[in-house]
Amino acid sequence: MSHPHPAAPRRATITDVAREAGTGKTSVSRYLNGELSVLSPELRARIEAAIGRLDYQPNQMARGLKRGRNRLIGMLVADLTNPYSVGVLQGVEAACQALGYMPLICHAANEVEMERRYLQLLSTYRVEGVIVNALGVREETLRPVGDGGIPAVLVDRMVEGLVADMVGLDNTAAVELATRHLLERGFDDIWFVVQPFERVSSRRLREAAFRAALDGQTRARGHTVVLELGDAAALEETLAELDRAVEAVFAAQPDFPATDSRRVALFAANAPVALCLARHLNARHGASWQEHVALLSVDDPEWAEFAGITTIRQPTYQIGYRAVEFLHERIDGVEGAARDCLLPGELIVRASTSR
Amino acid sequence: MSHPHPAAPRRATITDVAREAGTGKTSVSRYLNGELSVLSPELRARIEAAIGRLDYQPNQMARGLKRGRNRLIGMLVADLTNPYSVGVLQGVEAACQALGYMPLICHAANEVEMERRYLQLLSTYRVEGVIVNALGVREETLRPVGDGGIPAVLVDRMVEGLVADMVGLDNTAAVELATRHLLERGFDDIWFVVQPFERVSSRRLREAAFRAALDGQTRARGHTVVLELGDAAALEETLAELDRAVEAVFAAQPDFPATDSRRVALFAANAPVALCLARHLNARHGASWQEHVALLSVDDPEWAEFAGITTIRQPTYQIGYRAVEFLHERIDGVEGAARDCLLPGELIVRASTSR
DNA sequence: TTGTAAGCGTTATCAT
DNA sequence: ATGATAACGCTTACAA
Repeated sequence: MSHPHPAAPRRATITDVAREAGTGKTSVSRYLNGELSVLSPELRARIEAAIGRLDYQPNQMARGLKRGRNRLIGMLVADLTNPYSVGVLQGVEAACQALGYMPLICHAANEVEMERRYLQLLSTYRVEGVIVNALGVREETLRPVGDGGIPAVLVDRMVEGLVADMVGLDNTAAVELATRHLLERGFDDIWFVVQPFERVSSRRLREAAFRAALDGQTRARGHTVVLELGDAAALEETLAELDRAVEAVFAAQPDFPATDSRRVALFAANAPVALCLARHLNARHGASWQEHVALLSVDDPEWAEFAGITTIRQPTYQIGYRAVEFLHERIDGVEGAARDCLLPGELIVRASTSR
Repeated sequence: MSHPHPAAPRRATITDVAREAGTGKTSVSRYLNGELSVLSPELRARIEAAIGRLDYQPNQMARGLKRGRNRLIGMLVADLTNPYSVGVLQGVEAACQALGYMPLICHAANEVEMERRYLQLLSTYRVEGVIVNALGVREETLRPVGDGGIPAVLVDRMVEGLVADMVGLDNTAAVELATRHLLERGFDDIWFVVQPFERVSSRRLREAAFRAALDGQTRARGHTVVLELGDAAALEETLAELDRAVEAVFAAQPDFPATDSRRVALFAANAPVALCLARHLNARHGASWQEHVALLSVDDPEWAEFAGITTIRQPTYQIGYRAVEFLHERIDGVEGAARDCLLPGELIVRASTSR
């Protein structure tokens, strides 16, 4: 039986290569850093051969220590089960590749304590910058970051008291777009369903935009409902409230369940909320729940298409890509006021809001 | 306007702390490493104060360089959009936390070239081990890893020619369980739908188990269909083939669409396949597609519950956790033959396979 | 109990 | 064109 990991015969170092090539470390270092012009073709060939023979790979840690930079950036993700995060991540990865960074992905899994831990860890590993999809808003836990600390770029939401660039959806325009769509389609009872929003800027903006969009007209009525995904009891209660509202409208309609008599729409502020609502509606009304209520959501998770719900798709890839570009500039020493980059959402109309 | 990142005033080093505390670096180092017994309370207090005053954080890179280990492990994920991966990741993170490792998460996004790049990168950063959810099977791209290289643990699938521990689902038992369920429910035409499986061990095992499970009986007929998710034309063709098969059975049934007359079941080998099928069926038959065909899937993505499809849930968290434990042992120098850890799947029965 | 000095694997400085 | 040599920030003999 072979041993999967026999006593590893210590990796070759630059010194080994120098000896093997019969030269000094300096020349090898020059070779590694592409300063080919100052190397005789002959020596260059010897070094190349030695590297091949020893299977030498330069130690990035040592490089980083000496150079004072390691091309590492941190990416702190609040919740990887949210497809939004994965989308952003892909943009981040692409940009890192293009700009020569290595992203260290950290997943806080919705735990503030994790967020703190990872931020601390990234700091001790001397990452050159961080992209933060923050959980909460407590400035304290983000202290090592931003103004005066590690360069940082925020994604999706701002953090109170933290001066930093930020990239995200143009929430106001997106929600306006979606609400107009619902009004055009003739829904006259619209429930905006959102997680507690006081402390999360993106949610706050979406809710405000929803109310603002309804202010300009009188035909439809708008309501905001707060959904506590983490609290089973509160959740139950809120869903029951929504059910009552939906059914009250039905009671007033003689021709139920004709498709074009629907008048109630639920507007989910993000994918987790949409999933929760879809689950509930499906459990309560069966597969044909869409005959009872319309559902629209910010975020366009993979299941939205097959569930046939209308969504506002966020440009997640671009958000991630842009965030890295911002960060790159800051790392390069660009100074100046914090910048915001708001990218537009795209309305994807599906069966759930058609009549 | 404030500058988000003013010229950072160089982070404090251990030397700075030593000077500030009026002592030598050694004592500070001892303090940092918890060798409190050899420090006079008085000195200890001075160091503590100095650290606080300078907001000192030890540089992990330098530590790692000197110590020869940096507590970093790599986690190479083939596809983060697959909820399976996110599940595994959460187990990995928990175990890392418990065992004192910092996971570097790398996302190959289904690109072999990315996989190669990241593996190379992890190697140059001198991670102490890697957990690999490999994409393909080409031994070449995994060369720096495993036998003789960096300690490695495989997740979900093996890699031909690579001797390493591996953790994953007990595919044979899981598929057997699911197939028996379908047989018990009286389906007599079962289509196992899977991505190209020759080169991916987990898919191969699932397909083989499916055929084996049908071998023991004669009532139901089993078919294996290969779905090429990446190739639109081939995909179309395959879906059409499935449609014909499903409808041929219907044609032979006079009492369509009475629910309990269904006799065809689709068995998706994983979540991406299941999503593709659900999308297609929904587009073709509308929201009530479940009256036409049954659907069962390995993997239990978040949308499975609300779509009401029966699944085999993989113990993703445990898989990730166990993988880190294995790796930890190897890093600690445990030798011996490569081990396999096969964890059981759980059958979650939902509406899609009820009668 | 405390401190000095060597060295981890690089790169930068300065000679040659 | 090439190569000693001194850092980078830390740990660890080895002294004192």
